[in-house]
Amino acid sequence: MLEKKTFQNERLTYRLDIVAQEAIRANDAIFLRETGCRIRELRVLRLVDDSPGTTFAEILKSTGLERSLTSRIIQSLLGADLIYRENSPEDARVFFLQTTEKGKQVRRIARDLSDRLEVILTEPLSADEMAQLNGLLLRLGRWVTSPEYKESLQDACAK
Amino acid sequence: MLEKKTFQNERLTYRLDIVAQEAIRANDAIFLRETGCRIRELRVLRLVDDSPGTTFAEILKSTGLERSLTSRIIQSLLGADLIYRENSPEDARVFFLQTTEKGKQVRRIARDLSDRLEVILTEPLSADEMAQLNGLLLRLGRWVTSPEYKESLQDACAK
DNA sequence: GGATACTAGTCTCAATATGCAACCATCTCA
DNA sequence: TGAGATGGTTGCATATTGAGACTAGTATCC
Repeated sequence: MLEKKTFQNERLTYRLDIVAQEAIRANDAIFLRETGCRIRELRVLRLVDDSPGTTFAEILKSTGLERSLTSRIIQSLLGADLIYRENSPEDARVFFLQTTEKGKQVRRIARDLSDRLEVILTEPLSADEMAQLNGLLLRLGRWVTSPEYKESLQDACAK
Repeated sequence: MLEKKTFQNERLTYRLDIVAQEAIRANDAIFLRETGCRIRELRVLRLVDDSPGTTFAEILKSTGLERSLTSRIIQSLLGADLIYRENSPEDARVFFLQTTEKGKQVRRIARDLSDRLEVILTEPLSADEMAQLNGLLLRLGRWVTSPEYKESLQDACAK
């Protein structure tokens, strides 16, 4: 689990991997313990809480997760009584999602926890550096999720 | 798969996750196609190539992977004829690992590919920004793999 | 009033990944 | 010689995941 090596001369992806892996794995376990939910579930919970009445299809779209996975996450939130659903009057296939009281509460807990964890994670960085990092990651994030990026990858390998 | 949302006001961990996830997933598939190996296997291959005669135990230590996983990776590299082993004359439990010619070749291919992929990944960043990012990630990487980090997490949740 | 095609959402199944722990072989040291 | 450590492998049980079949409801078109 521990990386002894300096990874001084490593690749960006490698460093990213280390940080993401380590931070997320640790956080996920903590969230699970404190809220009973995994990070991904909390993310969907937040989505529902932010746009009450949202639907499966919308969540699918905005998270970019797989259909079956999304379905399972929603099932799990339903099962934990964090959200509930009501049928759409117009379309019986569709249901609208809302957070329960318990769901709202868990969401708050998760947010506080998330705040605290983020502070810990960024302890070695100054506010300025933190802003820099956020900006850089934001741009990289946009880039790697863009179709142009995928295209560039194709090209690089085709040749 | 695609993230439509801006993730403007998201957490650092989330951004990290997006970038790492996306970049690594994409790269891994490409490495597999071009070299027949996953990134992790290539990493071990590189270790072996860099310190010929290294052992299972050393690799275990420097990668920080699980014993069984490490064993399987080595098996797989052996099976693909990228490395070979010879028994230690001093200790019959130990074997020394070396890269085969094919292994060296694959390593070179992987390095070139890795170079190209990194260029693509960092396309939106200037050289300066790239250096910044690397520095920041390096420090974060050290931090999140340190025992102090884990300790801080414990503390934060205990209270 | 079908027939057809489409969408929303669920579920099953099979593949893969992963960690744990038992295990064998060998070595060390007393 | 025996107890315990070390090197390395393997079996097993479990979690994760995506693909695609499937149900149910809707829309369209004749």
